[in-house]
Amino acid sequence: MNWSDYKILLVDDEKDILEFLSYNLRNEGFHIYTASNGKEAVRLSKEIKPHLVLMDVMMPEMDGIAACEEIRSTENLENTLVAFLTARGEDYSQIAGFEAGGDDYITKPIKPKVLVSRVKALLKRRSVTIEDANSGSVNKIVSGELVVDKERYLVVKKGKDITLPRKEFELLSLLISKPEKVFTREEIFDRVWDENIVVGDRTIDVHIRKLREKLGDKYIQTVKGIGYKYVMY
Amino acid sequence: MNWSDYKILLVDDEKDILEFLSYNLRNEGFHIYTASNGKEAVRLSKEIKPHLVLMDVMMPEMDGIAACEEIRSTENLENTLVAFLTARGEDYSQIAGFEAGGDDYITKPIKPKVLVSRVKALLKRRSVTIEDANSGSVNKIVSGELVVDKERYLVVKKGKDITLPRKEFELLSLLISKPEKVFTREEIFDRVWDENIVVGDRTIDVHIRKLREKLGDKYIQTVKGIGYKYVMY
DNA sequence: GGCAGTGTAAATTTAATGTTAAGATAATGT
DNA sequence: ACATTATCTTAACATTAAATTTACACTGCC
Repeated sequence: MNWSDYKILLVDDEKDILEFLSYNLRNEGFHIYTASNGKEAVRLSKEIKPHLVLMDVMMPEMDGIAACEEIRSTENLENTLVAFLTARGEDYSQIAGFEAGGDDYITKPIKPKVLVSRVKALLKRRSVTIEDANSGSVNKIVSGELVVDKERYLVVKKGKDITLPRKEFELLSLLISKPEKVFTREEIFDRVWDENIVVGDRTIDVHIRKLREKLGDKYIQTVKGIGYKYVMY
Repeated sequence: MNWSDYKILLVDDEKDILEFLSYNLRNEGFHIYTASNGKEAVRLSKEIKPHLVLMDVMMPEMDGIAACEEIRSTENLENTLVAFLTARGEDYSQIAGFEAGGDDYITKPIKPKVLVSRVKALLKRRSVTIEDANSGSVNKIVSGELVVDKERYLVVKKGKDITLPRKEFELLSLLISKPEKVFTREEIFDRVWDENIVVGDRTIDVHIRKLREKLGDKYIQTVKGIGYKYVMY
């Protein structure tokens, strides 16, 4: 996996912590940006559109919760992941952070190894979309080993091209658009098949099977009674 | 936490008990109001909008269960917490049978310390629901160490993902939606199982056991003769 | 001690999905 | 327009995970 596709914005008012976090995450290949207060964080987020904002809860000049709320309500940034850093034992702030829509909370102090694995786990929930310079529409979805190339209408797995027929391609595109999210059968029917078209129960299964055959089993997981989800590798 | 922000309405027909309860709770800083029957309790509730109504089950002039039902169906009071005081050994079945919807059941006699901690627990422990910006449906329920993530269809315990099969997931979702509230077996059947589907007595127990196995014992408590409740940690 | 209610492991049943191959349909080439 | 081919769907059956039941142990209470 190439973590250098990901941009992370670190926000903390203590310079030491910023450096500690930066150092450890840069070592993994991430693109790191930093800010020292909420206002700066919001401004920078709009500018660089990071995939993840890792932010202290308590900060001068607009605290983390307010900043998170502002980021969440900004167009183009709705899908930005926000994780809060909280001092251990600050139980309440954890909840407050979640209420603001935080995707995770991480307690300080934290060991570099743990930090890195938590961050990676979080980023596995987002695929990187690459938009066409002119049309602005999504061109490619990069998610771990897989790249869904909508322009060439094929999937690249570890550098190898795999062509897929339409239904399979669309099904994979849907699942990969939100890694880890469970798509119900109903949702899949709604979004991959035209309205009014009714197909049998086993149709989705067969397409899923073909995808697994071509890509490998591990990428698509079954959640029995609910649906399917894509997971990054 | 500043307990003086909370208003509690005590309802009992015995003056001694009212005084005993008032004294102990006032000492903690709560704002205490009293009523001596169900009718009065309903009237006062509408007026002062207490955070918690602590009420004897058996009373003249409309009993506690009827009063609770009326409070629950009053606009602006749906989220008022209602806890019942019951004599030890009193037949719980009426309470359970009527599905009065009490949030907790406290047996008399009760030691001041225990009373105070139960009341605090009730007021403090609420889970936070996070709704999806687009669909408006509930996305996550955050409750202390546990996060129920409906999108990914799994539970996160202190940063660790735990996957649950459907029935277990739904059962936990229900219990966690109102920490401390005792859900009767009947209520659980109604809300987790489809209508017309009848299952045996031990079915719920087995699911509860599996949940306890996966999450740890402490989160789900048995209230003998009534049902189960989730408590926050 | 004997109920009533609950806990628990293992066996059993049920429901959901996996799988294969054959048939239908749509797209493409000639 | 017809043949050809790839794709999609269906049907039948196998497999598996999950849900439920069974059978009995336990626990507190009068």
